[in-house]
Amino acid sequence: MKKKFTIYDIANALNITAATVSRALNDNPNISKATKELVLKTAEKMGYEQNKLALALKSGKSNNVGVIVPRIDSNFFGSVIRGIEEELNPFGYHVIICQTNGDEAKEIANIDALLNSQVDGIFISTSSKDVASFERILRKDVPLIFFDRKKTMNNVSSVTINDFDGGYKATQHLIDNGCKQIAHFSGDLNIEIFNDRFAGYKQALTDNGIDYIEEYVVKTRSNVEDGKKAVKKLLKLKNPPDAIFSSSDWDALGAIQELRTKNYKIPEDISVIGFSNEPFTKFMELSISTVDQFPLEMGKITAKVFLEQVNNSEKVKIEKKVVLEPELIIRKSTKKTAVKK
Amino acid sequence: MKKKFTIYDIANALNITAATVSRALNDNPNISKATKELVLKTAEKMGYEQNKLALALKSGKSNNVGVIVPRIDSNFFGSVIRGIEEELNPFGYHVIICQTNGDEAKEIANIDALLNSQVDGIFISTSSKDVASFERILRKDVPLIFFDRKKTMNNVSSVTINDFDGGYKATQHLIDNGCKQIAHFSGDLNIEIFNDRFAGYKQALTDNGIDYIEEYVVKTRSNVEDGKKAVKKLLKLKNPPDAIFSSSDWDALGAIQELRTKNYKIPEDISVIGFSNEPFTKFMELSISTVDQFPLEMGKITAKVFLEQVNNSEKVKIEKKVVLEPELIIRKSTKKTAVKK
DNA sequence: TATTTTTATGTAATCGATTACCAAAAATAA
DNA sequence: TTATTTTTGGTAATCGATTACATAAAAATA
Repeated sequence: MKKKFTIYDIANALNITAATVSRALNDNPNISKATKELVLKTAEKMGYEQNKLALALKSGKSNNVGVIVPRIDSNFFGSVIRGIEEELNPFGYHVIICQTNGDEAKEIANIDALLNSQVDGIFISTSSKDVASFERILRKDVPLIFFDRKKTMNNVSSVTINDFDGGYKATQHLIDNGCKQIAHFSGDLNIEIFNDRFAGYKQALTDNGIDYIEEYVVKTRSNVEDGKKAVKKLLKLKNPPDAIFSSSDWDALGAIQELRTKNYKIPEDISVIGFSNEPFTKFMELSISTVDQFPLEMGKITAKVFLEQVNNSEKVKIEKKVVLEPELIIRKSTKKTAVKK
Repeated sequence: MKKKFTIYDIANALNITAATVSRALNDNPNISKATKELVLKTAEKMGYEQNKLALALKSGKSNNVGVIVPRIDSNFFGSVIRGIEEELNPFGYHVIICQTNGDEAKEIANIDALLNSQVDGIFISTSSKDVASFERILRKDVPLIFFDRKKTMNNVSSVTINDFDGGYKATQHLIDNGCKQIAHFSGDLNIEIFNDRFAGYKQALTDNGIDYIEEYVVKTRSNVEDGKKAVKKLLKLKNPPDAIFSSSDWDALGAIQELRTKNYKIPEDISVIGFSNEPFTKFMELSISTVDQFPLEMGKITAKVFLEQVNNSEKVKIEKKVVLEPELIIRKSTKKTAVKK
């Protein structure tokens, strides 16, 4: 049960004041070499370590940032957070993570908690319909950055991928492969990313003179079970689709599993393409085509945008909207002539 | 550029003192109902929010815990962290994450930083050979809990799985399937988990009267490439193995990919079993047998052990060594008679 | 030697909240 | 009415560090 030492303990030991100790420890020029070395040596000997909490209170900078995500145990969010942490750590920032499980109330509670603990910035992949809590962040002058799942707001930076393009490219790829009856698994269309992917899908259809058929669009929730259910529903139509563009790899996986138990050939009978490039899509025997979102990059860029913002001394608010271009990854589930990737 | 309000602002506005405001805000009984309501209303109106930093400095409790892992973008660590966060969040704790990439220096730096920022506990999956930095944590009376990759230390709690049993079970399973020349991909044997898995492997061989052959053991680093290389090496032996127990799913995947390009039949020619139950092992066409480590559980238990520790008012140090039993998951890569799972 | 400048250190306020201790004011008892 | 108790709220210290300001001592200059 050792006590922790403070600069006052050092000061007492040396019969000087805490101010002098602080100066010695901080390379302040107004101090004699002798005293400085003495303090440094004593600090070392006593095992002194700076209390960052006191510093944070004094300076108003906690050197912590908060990251709010639906969940961390997905490859996508894990990679984004990895990128953020790697980029920010060298600058002395630490990352506090909060999970919402997609629950708006939990998101708001997390924002409150982060603000209370005086984080220097909040990065969020939002599940909220409302922007009220974000306005609270801005009112407190805490930098706010959206990544992936954003809300469109003035004076707020965001780092996203072009989900419209992703949806467009995936759909166009299916069309290029000769598919004409293309179904879509959409996520919750209240969330911008899913809405954008859906819009890209529709636009690609239109641009290719293909009619948009409402019953080809099934709402799913990014899990294997929903993918299976969705396929069952589609196969009951008088005119079942010859391709599926899923807004999530998990639904795509479920779809493929279901189709195989029913002896459909993929991609010959039905092509399937997912979204996100989760690791499993690559390793499956029937590898799944998908759209890469570059999560590690997204995290790093989010961190960089934040650093720019805090290092910006101007009064002018920086608003930076970074949009990454997604990349189509073609694998066996859509490639009618077998190919390795 | 709105300013943040403090209890002093509220006090000024009402012509009372900060002490009274604090009492009102904290349900202190020594205050009249009228004043209390007035303060509460004014606080609400001004948008007052408590500065947790000031509270933390005063109380010596930051309500943050630090979690140190090699990386967060793996399903295993992501799940552990998810478990920790879910369990601790209801108690007002936040999780600060640090990545080491397996680098000991970075691990030490992270420990220092976490101690300085006055975390209330440190949970670590260590990559260190040395225990010096852990002793520093203990000297400061900060609860320390190891999970998964531990160091054996007195007075320190840990939550791990029985890696010896995992290794034993996997090997025994291969033997039960008729395999007699069983190779092993070991990780870095300086890390306890890998050493234990290796020991379990050897013990299973011994118990079944099978000779341990040194050239069947290849050191790998948990990635696809190393798995491929290791297989190439093994196939060059005059007496190549008929089964592989890999200490990591990633190496197992690499092995399978390499074996298939060489037209080996799995599991008929060579059986392969991995370790960790990464999601991709389940979804592959040739699903991979593996050993589940229950990472979500591990995280939750780690959090619970921590809570017990901080809520323990006794002077006696709690030392709790929780060892989870791993579960063998048999899939196609080792099941000679085809089976669905 | 006297005066100015420089150097080194001390004093005290500050960041925002909590709380032990004390003192009016109000309520109750005599 | 006076004495006593209870209620309510103020005063000031505290957590640990930084820093503007003041000042004594030392060094430089006249």
